Amino acid sequence: MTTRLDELPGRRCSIAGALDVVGDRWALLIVREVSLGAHRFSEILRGTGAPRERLTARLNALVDAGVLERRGYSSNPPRADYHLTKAGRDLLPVLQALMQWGDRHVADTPPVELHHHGHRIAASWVCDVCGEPVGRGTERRVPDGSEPGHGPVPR
Amino acid sequence: MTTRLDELPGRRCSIAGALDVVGDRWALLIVREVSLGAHRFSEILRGTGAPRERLTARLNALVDAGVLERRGYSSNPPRADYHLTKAGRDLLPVLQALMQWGDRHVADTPPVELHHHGHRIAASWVCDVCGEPVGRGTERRVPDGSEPGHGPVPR
DNA sequence: ACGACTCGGTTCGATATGCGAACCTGGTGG
DNA sequence: CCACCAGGTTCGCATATCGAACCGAGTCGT
Repeated sequence: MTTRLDELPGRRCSIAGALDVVGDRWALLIVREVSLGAHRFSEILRGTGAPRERLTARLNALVDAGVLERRGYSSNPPRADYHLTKAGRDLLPVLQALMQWGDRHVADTPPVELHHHGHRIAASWVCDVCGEPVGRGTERRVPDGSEPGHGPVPR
Repeated sequence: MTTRLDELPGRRCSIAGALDVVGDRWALLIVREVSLGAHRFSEILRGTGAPRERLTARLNALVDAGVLERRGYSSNPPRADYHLTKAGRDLLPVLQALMQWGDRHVADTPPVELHHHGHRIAASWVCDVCGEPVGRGTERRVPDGSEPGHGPVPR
């Protein structure tokens, strides 16, 4: 990990925990690249534009965190490539969410369009229980009694 | 913005664009705090644990980026508070995705449970067109002809 | 009307992090 | 034998980030 967020003050939660692992500047770009099929160091290097030393550090950190798996595909010349683990694949919704937000709110082009069954994916976040879309303000925070000044989720 | 990601090499896309705005260490924690009802500087300060100077910088950047809106609620003593804009609210799915990932893959407790209609939200990412869950490997990247070594989405 | 306190910052010097460029190791192809 | 590639590591510099201290405007208690 680049930083000891867990030793910092501030509200701890799974969001902070997740950001501890992938909140760094390159981590999610690396995951993007790997998910797009760039498995070798040099491919990821090109795709992200990260400096080499940063990249090795982040790759190692992501392997340690269980997001990537390092597979040797040649023992000598010692060569390895990187693949998403289950945890890494579980990050794809995060990427998707970011991509959707970027599409909507920053002027930039998506790297690729994700399709399945012949149509472009237009995804939304839906509650498994009732099928209702999430993030539209129908949520309520269940009071946990701590931290003054926090009410229910606004808007 | 803290960094000029757009002047960097590497594949440009909406993910990179989004990370440009909220890829910083504090940005999403700030959005989390504001979405939980912390609107004043000192509340956000406590909730995130960010250093004061970082916090002012990030708040200004997020206001500039259109994620937060700064509202003066008292002209003298000049006091302001921060609220999510539409763009800011559109970030909630990103937070939700991160939270779900953190819940599953890092040992930490969620800050609050999000409920609606009396049950805990268990959300998944679903394609609007066909209703099929996204992120399970059924996606295909539509070839864009660039960047060697990139095939379809693996797994 | 005086001192203590709050809010929202800014300033400061020390440290951590990130950076590009050069170098290294181990192997291949000509 | 030489050039070249992949995958790093090392180096020195430049910037970002840090905590702590300070500040100015306003308010509250006495």
